Amino acid sequence: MTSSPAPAERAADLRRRIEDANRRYHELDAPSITDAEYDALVRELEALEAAHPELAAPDSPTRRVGAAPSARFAPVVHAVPMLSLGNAFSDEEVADFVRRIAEQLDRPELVFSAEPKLDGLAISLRYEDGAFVRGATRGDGATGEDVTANLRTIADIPQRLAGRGWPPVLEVRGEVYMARAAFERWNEQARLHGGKVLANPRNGAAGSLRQLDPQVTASRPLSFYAYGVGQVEGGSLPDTHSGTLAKLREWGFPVSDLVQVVRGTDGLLGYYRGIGEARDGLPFDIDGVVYKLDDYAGQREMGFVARAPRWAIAHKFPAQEQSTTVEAIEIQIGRTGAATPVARLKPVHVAGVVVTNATLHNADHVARLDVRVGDTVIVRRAGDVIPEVVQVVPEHRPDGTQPWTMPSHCPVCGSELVREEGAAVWRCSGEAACPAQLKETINHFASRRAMDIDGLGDKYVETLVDAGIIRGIADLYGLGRDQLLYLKLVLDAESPEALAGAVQPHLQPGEGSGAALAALLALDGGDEGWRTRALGLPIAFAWNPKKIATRWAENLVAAIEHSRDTTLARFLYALGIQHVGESTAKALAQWFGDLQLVRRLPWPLFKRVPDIGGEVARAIGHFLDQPANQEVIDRLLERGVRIGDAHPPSPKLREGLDLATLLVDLEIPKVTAVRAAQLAAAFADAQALLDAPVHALVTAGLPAESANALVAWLEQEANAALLLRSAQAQAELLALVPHQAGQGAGPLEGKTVVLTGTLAAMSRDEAKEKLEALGAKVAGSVSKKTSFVVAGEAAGSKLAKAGELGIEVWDEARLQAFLAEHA
DNA sequence: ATGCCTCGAGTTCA
DNA sequence: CTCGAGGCAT
Repeated sequence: MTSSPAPAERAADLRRRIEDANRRYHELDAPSITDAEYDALVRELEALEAAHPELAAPDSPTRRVGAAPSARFAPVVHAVPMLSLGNAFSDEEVADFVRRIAEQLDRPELVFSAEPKLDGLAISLRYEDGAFVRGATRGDGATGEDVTANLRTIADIPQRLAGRGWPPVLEVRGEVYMARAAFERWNEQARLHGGKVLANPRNGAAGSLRQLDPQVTASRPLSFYAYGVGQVEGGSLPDTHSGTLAKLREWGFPVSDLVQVVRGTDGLLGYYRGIGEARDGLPFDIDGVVYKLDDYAGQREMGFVARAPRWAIAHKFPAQEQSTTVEAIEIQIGRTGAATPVARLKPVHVAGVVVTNATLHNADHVARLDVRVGDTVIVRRAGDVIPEVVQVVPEHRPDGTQPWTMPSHCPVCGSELVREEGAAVWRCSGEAACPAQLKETINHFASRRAMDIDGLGDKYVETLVDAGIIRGIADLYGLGRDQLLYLKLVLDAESPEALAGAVQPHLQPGEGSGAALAALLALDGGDEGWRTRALGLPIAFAWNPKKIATRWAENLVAAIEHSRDTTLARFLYALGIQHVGESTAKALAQWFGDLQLVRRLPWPLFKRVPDIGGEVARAIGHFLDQPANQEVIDRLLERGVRIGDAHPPSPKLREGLDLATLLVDLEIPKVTAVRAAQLAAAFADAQALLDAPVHALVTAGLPAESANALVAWLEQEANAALLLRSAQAQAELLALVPHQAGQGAGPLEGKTVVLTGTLAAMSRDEAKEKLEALGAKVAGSVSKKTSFVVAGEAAGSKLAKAGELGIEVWDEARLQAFLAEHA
């Protein structure tokens, strides 16, 4: 039973939490809750106090702006208090704000100055006779801290006012912030050379200003924007806010270019949307925009409420960060068996979507963050889309939690989880026997870039595997329409158990899904019966289930049929061999040309392909050495998978089909390229080497150490067999490799191209194919090796990087022209 | 050995 | 998209 607590209790609770947050925020620079949550608490308290005036204590946090300053810096009493702003989160609230002012001032149209609200630290700068004499933080609004020495290190802040006409006493208010790029650069350096890694630009700015040693502040990349004035004496200012900003600019202060004068609610909201769209591209973080009534006369007339002016308001963006609690930490098993911890979160809105999951990457990451079940964590959706856990809020940790540890066994199949030496990931040792891995293997096999079986989604794979209909990828090609139909009907039922239960009595023990389908269709007789079987069936389903499901099943059968025709590269990729992605699969296909050849090659020969080294070669060999995998390939071929692009091996293979190269590729301890060459010169072939007595090796010129290592290596039967097998495979290859060099090079031979942004006329994949057809290599990231970058609409960081490195950039038109010319 | 440069693998949500 | 790690050039 939960009932809302009495208002008095709730108010006390809110006050306690707000005070606590204030203290952490201001004194420790370590926020315990996000700004959004803080705002929510304050608003709730305000509402409560408004509804129950008897609860409005004079010392309520709603009457004050922040916590008392810490003792480290001298206090500075602000001659004009630095107030905070009321917040608006919706268009509605902005309209209310405008209406209030319009009514009170009795004006038909209002003019506002609108500006971005930087996520930094508010400060006040005092100038006397044009000289910067003191700077202070906001503190609690009435009293701040003297951070003059630190502020003097910021280049944006003038030591003397420029221009003329400034008042003899002038306090300038503004925001100290850290630009994103500067923040990133700082952290990069800090990580590299040791130094304080900053949590985010805002904390970076705040922390930097509160250094006792100004040298430290000087080293931090801080910036400043002016947005207003405090005390002004002995002179005068323009009579509008925008006019004052223009003056401040003249006097040497940076003022944001984004400040605009706008009219009425529509003007404000238009400005808000414009800044919102530009937000990600801005060089600094902002958490909203601020609207100020532009003319001072109007401001004076509106006056203040307890903690904020009534002539200004902050219109906040939806929060990018939110806190929530970790309900569980579960393990997901990937295709390769990688065990990834995932935080199951209490659903929370972050930047427009509801987040319920966030990856924790691996055990080390969990340990670094010390995330525990029950913890309150701060979740962020960074520049991209993927939510991440930023940090734990330790003060909200419930009692009795334990540090999280990786389970010892796979939660899906119960096999042991193992970790390779030095690796970060734990893997399930169950391999194909693990249903999770099998499902992912099948998903991968069917994926668009692999065999491209359209219509076989995760859900269906899940059910097919769970039902035991599919035990391996080859089973996909044995699927019949009726099996799929049954599957679909069960899946679509609201209560599959009920449906299965209804079918069960009609089945003989051991009967398969075909019989199940027949039983199902026979229930209640024909299509009409479905309607009466409301039990477990959704309404849409009661309408014409059989027809819809049948069409789905037939489409899927057709898609499977369609996927039978494929290429070697796709097929190799689809097999899901560790370390063999698209690019490696393509290389294998290009160099060897034929599946039957590839599948019997011993691992050292894969190293002949550029970009394939020992690790990847061994992974391919390991896959092929397993009889079960060879059987899968056989079955796929038997069941009609056709590889359409078989061709002879690349002539480029010819170099290196000799004993010396083989000996190097075998990675025999102490046998370097030099030793391998000596051995190859001394022995006619691998068999001769194998038969050689130890002294013959020494005679060949090998130092004793190498000779002994080689003998020891050859004594292992498996090694000797591998040597012979490899030599034999080399001989075979030699016979297959055509003599003359291949066809003429394409116009883009040897060029590396990077695609970025959205192309209008074709997809990125199409562009990639076309470029590759002309001999280009299409890479994913820009480096100095990149020949040129093709930039479509909304190109981002890759285009920027190209600019940095001075790399040629093509627009889409140029690409089109080039493709047309060389088609 | 060291430091790029790529590739592979994993992930979220509408 | 980002991170980790494999491959390769220096």
